[in-house]
Amino acid sequence: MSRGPIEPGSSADGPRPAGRSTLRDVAKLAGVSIATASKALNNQPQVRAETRAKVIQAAEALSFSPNTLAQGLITQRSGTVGLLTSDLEGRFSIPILMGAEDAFGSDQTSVFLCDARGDNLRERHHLRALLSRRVDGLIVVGARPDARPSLGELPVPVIYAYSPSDNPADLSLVTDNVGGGRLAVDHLIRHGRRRIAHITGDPSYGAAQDRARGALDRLAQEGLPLAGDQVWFGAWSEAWGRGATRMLLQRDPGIDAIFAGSDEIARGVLDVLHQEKLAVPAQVAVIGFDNWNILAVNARPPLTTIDMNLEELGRLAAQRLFAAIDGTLGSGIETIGPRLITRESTAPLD
Amino acid sequence: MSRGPIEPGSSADGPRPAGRSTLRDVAKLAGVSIATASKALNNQPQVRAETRAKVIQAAEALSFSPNTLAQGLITQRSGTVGLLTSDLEGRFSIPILMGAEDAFGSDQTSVFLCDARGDNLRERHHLRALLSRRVDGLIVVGARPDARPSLGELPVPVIYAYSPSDNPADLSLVTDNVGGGRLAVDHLIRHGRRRIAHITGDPSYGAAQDRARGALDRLAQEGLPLAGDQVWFGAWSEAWGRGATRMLLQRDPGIDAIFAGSDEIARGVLDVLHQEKLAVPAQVAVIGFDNWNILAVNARPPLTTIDMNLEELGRLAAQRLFAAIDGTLGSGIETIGPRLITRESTAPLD
DNA sequence: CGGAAGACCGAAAAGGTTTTCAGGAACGTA
DNA sequence: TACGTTCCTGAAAACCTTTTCGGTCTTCCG
Repeated sequence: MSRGPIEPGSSADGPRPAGRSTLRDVAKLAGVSIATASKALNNQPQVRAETRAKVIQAAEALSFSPNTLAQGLITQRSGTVGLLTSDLEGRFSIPILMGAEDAFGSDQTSVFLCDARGDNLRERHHLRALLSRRVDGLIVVGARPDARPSLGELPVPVIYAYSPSDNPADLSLVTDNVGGGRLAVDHLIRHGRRRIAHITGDPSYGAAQDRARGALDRLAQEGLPLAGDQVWFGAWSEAWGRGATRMLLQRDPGIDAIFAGSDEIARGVLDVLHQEKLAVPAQVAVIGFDNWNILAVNARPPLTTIDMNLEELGRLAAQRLFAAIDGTLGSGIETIGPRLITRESTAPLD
Repeated sequence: MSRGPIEPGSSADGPRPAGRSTLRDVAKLAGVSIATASKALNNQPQVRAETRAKVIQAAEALSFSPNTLAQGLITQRSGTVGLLTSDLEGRFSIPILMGAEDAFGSDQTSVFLCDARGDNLRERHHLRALLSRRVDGLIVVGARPDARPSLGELPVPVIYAYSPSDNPADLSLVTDNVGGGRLAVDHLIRHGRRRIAHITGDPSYGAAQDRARGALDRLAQEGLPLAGDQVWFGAWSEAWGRGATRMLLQRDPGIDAIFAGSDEIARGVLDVLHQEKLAVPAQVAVIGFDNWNILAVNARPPLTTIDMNLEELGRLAAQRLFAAIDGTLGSGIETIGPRLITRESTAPLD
């Protein structure tokens, strides 16, 4: 590893590792001024084609790459954004992050990733650091889909993704859980199911409430009752999926479909249905929520599920942020529509 | 959102959003020179306590935060590192990332996250961008635990994590898969199991080979044969876990333990064992690999498994990088020991 | 041939900070 | 009083790039 100071003048030591020559070196090698070198490399018009070629050649010979820090200092734009998440290990931040990374072409914008781990203090800390780094904008991804405290007035635009800000003056992008619930039940109804039950997670989650609401909406629209007499709220775990399914079957053995509030729960549901020798999807259809691949694809049978389009959400957040950086930022809550992923756990009844 | 140019001079407009006042403003308000202000805020000794207090107070009044870009320009150190991963959605990058984030206190160092998605071109691209941003170092996380091409000579230190570099002159940090295999079998043996089989994933993965080797080692040491007559290589999926278990039970119905090469496979194994009414762990113990929480904890029964200590690996990578930034970098391959996570799927035989 | 227009190029300022070095004030000593 | 110390403070250079603006050179027209 050749590190340490390298004399910029000594150009006779062969191809050196990229990244440490300056514009001055390039200019000197090309026999022009620094100003001209800059203009040549940035496709400014006031430079002769021949001169430009000389400069470009010199830049390549030195494998010059401009110092983004210095550029940022002048242009007052760092070309970076901060992504402040609260649960990195959670499966929600990651797709959003990927979408965002995707939307900022890597040429223009790089992403600082910061995980606050749900600690408020750590969040303030990260925020300070990011502002100090002069990020051009911020995307805040919460840990759960309920409102979170606003960061308040900042010198850069902020977009809240997944968890909306509690301040309606901020711009938040969230998934449409009501729509997702509706979509799930709609799918079951279209495939001939009539006795549909709903098992879901922690009732303190807005998402659980919303999905249930969407499901009930769609049932009501069709004039169908909810099978099992109630929404089975509990926990976001396979164990609860198993437990609830057992209780549900006791209460109402004749169900022909179960809408699970998450893929985890759906796995538990499937487990008990197998045990009870109820064929899926022939006798009972099962639909999950989240499209968490590892769970949904590996299920037996593979799980039909609702995908919240988190990547799309990330992409959109990036776009909105980009637009806001040199325009003005909107406000309010924008929702992203969910998407049905059809696999084998639901199928038309004969 | 109040954005756009804010006059730095106009200080009478109340508490303004943090982040846009400069050292000059602070100096002016405190009635000292820029140089003195800088020294006061950086705890340089050559400034009177009284003056320092004045400066600090002024800085707080303006909610001054130093421009890191400018600092980096001078100190030749940006306080950033790049984390170049190849599979963000993969479960391996994330814990490593968290460990790294953890080790760099957020005060000092921020992390640029870049996902190349297995595309070589995109990787070069990201690399250019990161060098242009003058990152102080680089951590490269591969997609699978086999050797990957070195990035070559770069002007900053590089650490390869998870996937070692193919150039022994680079420093690579990897998990000890042989040790993991040995640890798994050791655990089973200690708990009285004698007829131990091994079902694992894609044989083209070095990790699969290594884990198998570790397992066989430990068996040989004990003078035990491998139950099932062979290592069952296949795919890293539940489906293969199920299929292999069925074949295995046909070949050798008397096994009392199965070591699965991943938690995914282990889930498949458990599934079939239930179906065949073989009690876990009473009749057959099952141990997985990866400690992928969502799979291991939710399993029935919860899965004993091997944790590769990826967070620790990330932390260590960060430490090594940090040390390398102003020292010189080591080389070769360093391994991180795995850790046994005991849950209910293994238990002593009576 | 004189002059104007146009095409290129370079000097210099700016961006915000750190650091060096020289100067000034206060103080003690001869 | 004159001088040497010790402490503080401030001017200025440096980091690397972009951009403005003035200057030089060529070319073309009258």
